Amino acid sequence: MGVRERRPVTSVDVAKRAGVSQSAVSRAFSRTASIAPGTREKILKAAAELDYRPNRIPAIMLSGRSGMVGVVVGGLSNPFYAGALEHLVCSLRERGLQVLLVHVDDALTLDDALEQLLGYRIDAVVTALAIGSKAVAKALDALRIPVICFNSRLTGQWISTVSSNNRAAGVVAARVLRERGVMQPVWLAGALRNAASVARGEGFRRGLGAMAGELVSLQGADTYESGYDAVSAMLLRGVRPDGMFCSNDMMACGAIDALCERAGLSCSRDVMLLGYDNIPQGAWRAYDLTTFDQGVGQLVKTACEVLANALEAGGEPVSQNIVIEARLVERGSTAGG
Amino acid sequence: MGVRERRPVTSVDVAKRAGVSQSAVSRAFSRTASIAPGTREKILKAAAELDYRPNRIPAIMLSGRSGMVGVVVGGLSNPFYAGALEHLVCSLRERGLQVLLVHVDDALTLDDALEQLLGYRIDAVVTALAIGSKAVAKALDALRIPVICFNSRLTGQWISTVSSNNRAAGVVAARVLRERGVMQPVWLAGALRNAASVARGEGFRRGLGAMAGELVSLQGADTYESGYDAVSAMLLRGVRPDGMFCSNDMMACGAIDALCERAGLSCSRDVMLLGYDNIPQGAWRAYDLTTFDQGVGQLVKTACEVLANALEAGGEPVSQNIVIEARLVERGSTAGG
DNA sequence: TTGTATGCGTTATCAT
DNA sequence: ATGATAACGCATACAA
Repeated sequence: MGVRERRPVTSVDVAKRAGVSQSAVSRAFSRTASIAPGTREKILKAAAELDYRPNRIPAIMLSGRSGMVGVVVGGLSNPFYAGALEHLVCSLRERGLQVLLVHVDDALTLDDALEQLLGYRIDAVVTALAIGSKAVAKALDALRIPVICFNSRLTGQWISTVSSNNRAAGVVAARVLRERGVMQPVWLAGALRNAASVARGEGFRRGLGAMAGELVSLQGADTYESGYDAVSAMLLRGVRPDGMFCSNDMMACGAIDALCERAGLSCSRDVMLLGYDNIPQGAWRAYDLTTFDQGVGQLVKTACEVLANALEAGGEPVSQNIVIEARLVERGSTAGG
Repeated sequence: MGVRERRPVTSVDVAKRAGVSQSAVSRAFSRTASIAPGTREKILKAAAELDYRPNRIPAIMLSGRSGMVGVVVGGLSNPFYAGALEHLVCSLRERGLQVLLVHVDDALTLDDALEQLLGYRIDAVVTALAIGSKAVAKALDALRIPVICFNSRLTGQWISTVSSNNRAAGVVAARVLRERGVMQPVWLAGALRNAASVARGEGFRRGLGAMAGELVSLQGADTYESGYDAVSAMLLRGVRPDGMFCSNDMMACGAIDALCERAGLSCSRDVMLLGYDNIPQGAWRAYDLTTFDQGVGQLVKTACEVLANALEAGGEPVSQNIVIEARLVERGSTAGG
């Protein structure tokens, strides 16, 4: 006698036990179909006894819609993205959508991953990739399903974006520093192809106005270490800032530690410093970081609404671009003194 | 004329274009089936022209296996779990498995989520839930598919676990503190139902030996804030520790900040302090935290091997329990002086 | 090697 | 309200 593979319970099994037709079972589990309460009761009882669970796979074949959304993430090591993912998963589930998660390092992995996801007939893609290129946009647009991007400049007829107003926040950061008498401002940029970082830097420079001539720009790469290293190098060059805007909180924490350890400079006694994202670690006492809150909750909620719109468009491409204002969260790193 | 829903390209479309049968197309995309190279060539060309992508859904119906693994996460706000998830997603994908992600707050959500995942005929479940109860174990075991848990004590004939040696690490932590002349040790526990935390505490107490009588135990909840609050309260009670072991790094960071801010105590000048998990933030200069590294890479790799075994068992329950030694990472918080 | 035919477990349509 | 039946797109056993 060979191994007996345990065959999952099907609607036919339930039908047999309840003494009804298979279609009756289907109707018993359907919201829309009409069925006599008694029959329904009987069927649910039989289903419970057999531990029957409706199989969604055939429904996918018939409808062509899987109820699954491909979610493509890059750096989960940034708590901002980890938090956003957590929110996203919950919000999508509330709308009856499942998350098929993919992690991507480079464009190569992306193509590969999308290929696989398409095999599962995902209904849409949501990406929180910080970095976007033309090639990525093209690959995503070619899927011919709705794509929602966070804080990205990707464009395409199937691509929608939900972003915080990065440029405006940059202007606000500059105003804060100017108002408090900063003389030597520094901008710590994120990765070169991070569109959000570029916009934040543009706003900052614009907001500085006449003072932009004094601006020192550092190149980071969105990580704590890159912030620490960039600031350390700057200090070695003899630059002594009294105000800084960092493209994200991770780099801001690195900057704070470098300022303190390498030059004994403290935020905010000596340097006014702002970050972006409002990650939990920024609120930790050791950093007490002033930052911009993108409102993850609202960002995700909006993305889900855009997604729902796109899914209801019935196969026609939808492209929306929504901008949300970031909120300044003032903490000790700009308290002055 | 109504909206024309764009029907995805099927193997029949490709067959028509290539002038072959539908089964030939299926074979052209199969690793195992035999097909003439020329025919294969012709079919792949037609497929490329039509932008055909094999649909995996029907194969799921036939085989009963979806190639999808349900991954259940709790606190992604803990960077340790975020990092583990990132590793897990990559490792599973290398084995051709997709990740269906679910976030769970409580047992209620869990039941609900598992219900939904089962509808997609997931092949297995991987959980990184810090907190497990009998009810959770029962719900998972009832799925009748392989379940892999990290750092958990859940048991069941379908449940396997991969854990670091929490108890042994606790003993090591105690030895470190004893060797360096600590007189007033403190244990900061994680959430009550966190099995890993309980084991770490047991090991610590045992490792303290005769000194266990002096031990002060604090109750935390796995978060930075809970660590900060617990230590603050302790300081108010007049306890002045010179050595601490915290059940995880998040709480350790909170503890360090509270020690400094509320009592001017510094790690390691005044207090020797150890955490657990080796999250990136522990290495940040402001904390410089001595901790235990669970080896996320190896933990995840092992979990995937266990998973692969279980999947190959062909419907028979598999239950393995694997323990991996954690590695002490010494940094400034135990440097002394 | 290749084509034909069958079945996977549902939902939707139709007739009763 | 209910039952019979046809799809959905692919993989496979079988026939050629």
